[in-house]
Amino acid sequence: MLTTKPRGVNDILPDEVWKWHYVENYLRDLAGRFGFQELRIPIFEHTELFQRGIGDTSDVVEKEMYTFTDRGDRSLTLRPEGTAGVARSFVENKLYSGTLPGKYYYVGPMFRYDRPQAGRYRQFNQFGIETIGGHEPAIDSEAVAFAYEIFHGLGLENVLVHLNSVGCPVCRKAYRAALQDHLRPALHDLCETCQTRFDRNPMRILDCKSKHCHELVQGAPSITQYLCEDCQNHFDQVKKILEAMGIPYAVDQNLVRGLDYYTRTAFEITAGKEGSQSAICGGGRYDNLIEEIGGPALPGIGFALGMERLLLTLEQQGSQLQKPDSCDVFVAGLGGNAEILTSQLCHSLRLSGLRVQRDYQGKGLKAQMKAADRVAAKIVLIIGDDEIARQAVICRQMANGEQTTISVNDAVSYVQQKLSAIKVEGDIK
RNA sequence: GUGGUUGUGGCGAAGUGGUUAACGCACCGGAUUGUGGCUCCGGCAUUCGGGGGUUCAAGUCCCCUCAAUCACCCCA
Repeated sequence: MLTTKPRGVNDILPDEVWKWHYVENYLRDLAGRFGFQELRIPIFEHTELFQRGIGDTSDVVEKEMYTFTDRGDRSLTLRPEGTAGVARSFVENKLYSGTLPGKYYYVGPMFRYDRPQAGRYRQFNQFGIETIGGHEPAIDSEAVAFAYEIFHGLGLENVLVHLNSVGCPVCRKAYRAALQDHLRPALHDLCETCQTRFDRNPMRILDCKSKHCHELVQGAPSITQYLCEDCQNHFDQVKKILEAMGIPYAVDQNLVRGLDYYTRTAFEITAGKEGSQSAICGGGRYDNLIEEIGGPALPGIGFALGMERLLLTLEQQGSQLQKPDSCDVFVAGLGGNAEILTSQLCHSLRLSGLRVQRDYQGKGLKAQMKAADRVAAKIVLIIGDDEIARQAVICRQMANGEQTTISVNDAVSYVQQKLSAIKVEGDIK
């Protein structure tokens, strides 16, 4: 072949796409229940939005963006995440002039130039929510509860909520200094990346996966000890509400999120197996982002989950999603004489709202029956020379082999009747 | 970006330098001349991810390249 798909992208084939539909519908329904509305944002934005919004010390901005220049010499970037775009849209469309907080969700592809692995792709899909314009702890708790319910409601096991507060600029300044003091004696023992993090963003060292750094970080002061009074009260209230709602969580003082805009509440959700791709959802509060990109000083909070990782986890945990039926009626025409009637009948049945399939290659009846069986058709209509002569069709009910000959004119209404009878039987069972 | 493993029909998978590249599933056809799921029979890769090299001879050895996967990293 001429060429293959670029590295790190995927085709989602018909055999699998129904799972995506299932999960997407589930998420949209849940979003509606929690009071979120869809906001569709562009797939690319001006590069500076991500540089300023996400923060140019983050790895995502530093080395993972798909940035290109368009024909008008503008620097554009394929969105690596959704929050910056939603924030931009919120400000640009002056959504702050409506009822606050605004509650939005989005679903769609994101792009990061990473080295691909299972559950990590260069084009991947996220579902995410943002609540903008409210600082109340109940908003944080609601976001965490929503995220938890997504996985809990799908029947996943070992769903863990890791919760932390990363403080506000006020308390973070004090904490940052204390952390640097603690780590300074061991500075040259840290891994290379962490040495550069020491000045730029020492809190990221807490999150380092290198064993050695992990050990050095043990006994380091924790942000929780340095939270200012406001942040502490906020965090306490968030936890209190979560407990009241029955949402299980574990405070993880080493949890630091990789995007620079996070403040106060930060959380991640893992499910099932340990490993590098165990985090299926992450989010937190970003009280300065809206102002940072030139909007009013409004706080926000949100999370995003990786659709591929969610599907992968469902698979690993053996969840049986119900594959929807794809065919109500199969029309089997025999021989060239049946062609016209077959086409007419298929069309009428389809206009009446039924899902109809047929053969186009003049296969024998046996082969067509096999095909009907494969697509799980509930009814097969058979049209041969005998039937054409009598302007009739045979209606066969696949489940029990029952057959009736009916006139062509009655075919559509007869089939509909039969199908609803089959459906009622199924419902009773 | 670093390191490891892998790459044979649509899928899974044998093949330890020497003739026509096993087998299973799927698919197509027949037994059953107009009736699915079971059974039996038959068909289905001029070629082993791609390119180059060594050799009388390469799916098998060497080099390069692409891709998948795992760990690191990062994050969803």
